[in-house]
Formats: sequence, C-alpha cells, structure tokens
Amino acid sequence: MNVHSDGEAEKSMAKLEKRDEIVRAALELIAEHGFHGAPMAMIAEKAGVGAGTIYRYFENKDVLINELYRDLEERLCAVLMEGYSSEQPVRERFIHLGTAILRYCISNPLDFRFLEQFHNSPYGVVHRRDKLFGKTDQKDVYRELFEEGLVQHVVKQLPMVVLFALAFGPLITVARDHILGFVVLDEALIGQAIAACWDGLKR
Amino acid sequence: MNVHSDGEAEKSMAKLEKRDEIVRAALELIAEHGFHGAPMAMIAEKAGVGAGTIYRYFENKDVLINELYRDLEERLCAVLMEGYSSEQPVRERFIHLGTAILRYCISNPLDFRFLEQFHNSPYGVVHRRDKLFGKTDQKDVYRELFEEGLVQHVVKQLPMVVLFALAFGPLITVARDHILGFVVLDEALIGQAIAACWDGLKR
DNA sequence: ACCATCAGAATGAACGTTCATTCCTTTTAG
DNA sequence: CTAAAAGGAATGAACGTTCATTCTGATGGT
Repeated sequence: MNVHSDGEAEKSMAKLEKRDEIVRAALELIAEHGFHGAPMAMIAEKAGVGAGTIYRYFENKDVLINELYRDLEERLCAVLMEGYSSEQPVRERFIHLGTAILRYCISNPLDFRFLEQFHNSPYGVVHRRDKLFGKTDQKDVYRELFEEGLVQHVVKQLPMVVLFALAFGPLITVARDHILGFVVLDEALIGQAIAACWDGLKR
Repeated sequence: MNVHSDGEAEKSMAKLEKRDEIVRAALELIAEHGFHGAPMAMIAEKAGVGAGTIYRYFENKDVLINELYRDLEERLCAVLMEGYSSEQPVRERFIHLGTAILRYCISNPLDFRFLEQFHNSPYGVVHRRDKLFGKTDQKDVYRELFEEGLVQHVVKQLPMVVLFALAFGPLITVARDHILGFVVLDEALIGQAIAACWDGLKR
C-alpha cells in the first residue's frame, strides 16, 4: 500500500499510525477532561476515524485505556533507565531517578495527568495490587534501589511501601502543582525538592 | 400513629436525620465505588428514601457532593485543631498535625477515600485553586506553621507549595496504602513516617 | 371526640440525555 | 471482483432529574 509514500497526510494512515492516532486522541481527552469527558465518539472525532473503527483496534474502552496505560508506562520506564547505572551509590541513583521522573512529568503534562486519572480509578487499584505481588516494572528499579539502601544502612529502616511514599509522594504532588500552575518548577527547584526527599529517606 | 415520639426506628425520621442519611449513603457509596458507582437511585435506596426525595434536600448531585465535602472538611479541621497550640515549637506542632491527620484517615477510611476522589475530580481542582488564593481553612494552619518555620530558619527555604508537597505527599500516600491494605500502620510506624517527613522539611 | 380539609413532604415511574457498542453500508486495496 | 477495513446511524442501557400522585399529620368546625 501507499505506493507513493508521501503526501496524503489526511487519508490512508498505515494501520499502526491509525492505532496511534486513536491512542493519542484518548490520551489528550482523558488527560484534559477526565475519564468521563472522553466519550468514544469524541475520541473517534479527534483521531479522525469513525466511531466504529476504534473497535477494530480495541475490543472495548477498557482495553483501549489499559493499552494506553501500558504504552505510557513503557515510555516512562525507558526515560527513567536512560543513563541509569546500578554501579553508582544509592543516593546518586535516587537523584537520577527522581530528576528523570520530575522532568518527564513536566515536559509531558498530558501523560502525567492521564497517569494520575488512571491511578485514581478502579483500574488503578487493581493494577497496583497486582504489581505489589507480581510483575516486573518501573517500581522494581526503585524496589531494588531501596533494598540496597536498606542493607547498606543508608536509608531508614522502614517498610518498602513507606519508603515509596516518602520518595514518590512529594514528587507526584509537586509535579501536579506545577502542571496545575500552582508553582513553577525550574531546574534549581527540582534539584532542591529531590534533595529534600532524600533527606526524608536517608538514615 | 406515633403519638409518643420514641420507637419506630424505621419510619418517620426527623428532617435533619433524613438529610444526614442521604449524606451518609452518598459518602459510603462514593468512597467505596467512586463517583460513578454511586447513582442517585442507589444513594436513595441506601438512605432509605425515594429517589425524588433527595432533591428536596439538595438541588442536584453536584450540590450534594459539595455539601458532603464541606461536612467532612469541617470534621477533619476540628480533629486537627484538637489539642493544637501555637505556643509549641514548630517541629512539635508539625508532628501533632501530622499524627492527627494520619490517625483520622486511618480510623475514618470512608472519609479519606471520599476526600481523595473529590480532590481528583473537576470539583477538587477548582476548590484547590480557590483555596490557594482565597479562603480560610485547614491549610491555613499549615501555611501559618510553615511561614513561622521559614522565618525561624527551621524549615528549608522553599516555596510554600513545595513545603506542602513534602509534608502532605508522603502522608496521603501512606494513608492510602494503609487503607488499601498494602501496609499496616501502627502507632510506631505513624511516628516514624511523620518524623521522616520532618527530616525532609527541616533545614 | 370525630372527621373533613389541607399543606407540604415523600414517592417512584417516566422522561430526555448521554454513552458504549453494534451492525449494516460504503469505500478501499489487491 | 472480492474481501477486508472504515464509517456512522441505530440501538439499548444507564443515568440525573422531574412531576403528577400519594401519604401523613395538623387544624378547625361540628
């Protein structure tokens, strides 16, 4: 298909392009207007496809949303691991990850807003429960890091979940505040915020 | 019937009782199943009133939800201020407030879950925006506290919003994890978690 | 003491709207 | 020409809200 590959921006997207358009449209609408401000018909319109077409790519809305979530998780994970080295000391690694997360959220506000919506929804709780007992993921990098911090006695002797809370809680909160316009995070502030988180964590 | 006012637990609630039943039912359903697992018909059933009756007490669902929020905010605020004294040092006051919040969330999981839902919704953002620029509320206690901490040079020189994030972020996260059953917070852990938050905050 | 009348509280079936999903038609690619 | 893909109107379920009706308890006339 597409014997002449250029031109034709509107019509005839390749199959993957179309799937991506749908996913992107869903991301934008859900991030901006919440799960319930994103009806399938509107997603279809924004993606430039018919309403029924979505169902050729996704069994139903739940599946679409879950696949979108997986996509984002994967992207975020990739960003986090970029330049990450298990050789460095625990503190440096924590700061690397924290900075990467914060930068990512700030430069991809739509992703961040969607992830927040997702986590505060029936989907999110199920997903989280699974994660704490099963799969491999972003959090495993953190889990590894904190476990190492524990045996080296550089972080406080607290349950893993509490360490997560001390590390993520402020980062997520501050990212949300930045995106909602309640504060402007520049590089200096990002550094200070993450250093403060480390102060909470360190023994 | 009912010549004598006692007995008859089922029938004939006083007007305020009925309002409270509706609010309580809404709280339970929204806390447990989210905003969208709480249709008016179900709230009515749980409250033991007819669907139309709700509209004699609340103009519409939005109003019901906002009044519920105000009720909870008021209760929480009262709990926070119980035994609070502006005379004590900043650190002690922070620990008092943190402990009170955490204890409240743990012993009132429905309230906590509802408040979380509320904050992650169109309602919540509007409300927050208003707060940062206008009204008197719970957060003002914190604001006062942090401002005093700043001038006394006992907390880090950071924007108010970032201080909020460092203080609340972990507390909320850890409360959520407790309620979802990912960790069991006892008094010892509560104390350690709050102390860790303070480590993040203090200069 | 009795009952007729009445006000307003309560009710829940019915309505209109919104939405996810389906299904049949049209378009496109090979 | 055929089969797959795309389209979008039709469908039916779920929801918030309304409103004509019923219920209840108080009032006052006899």
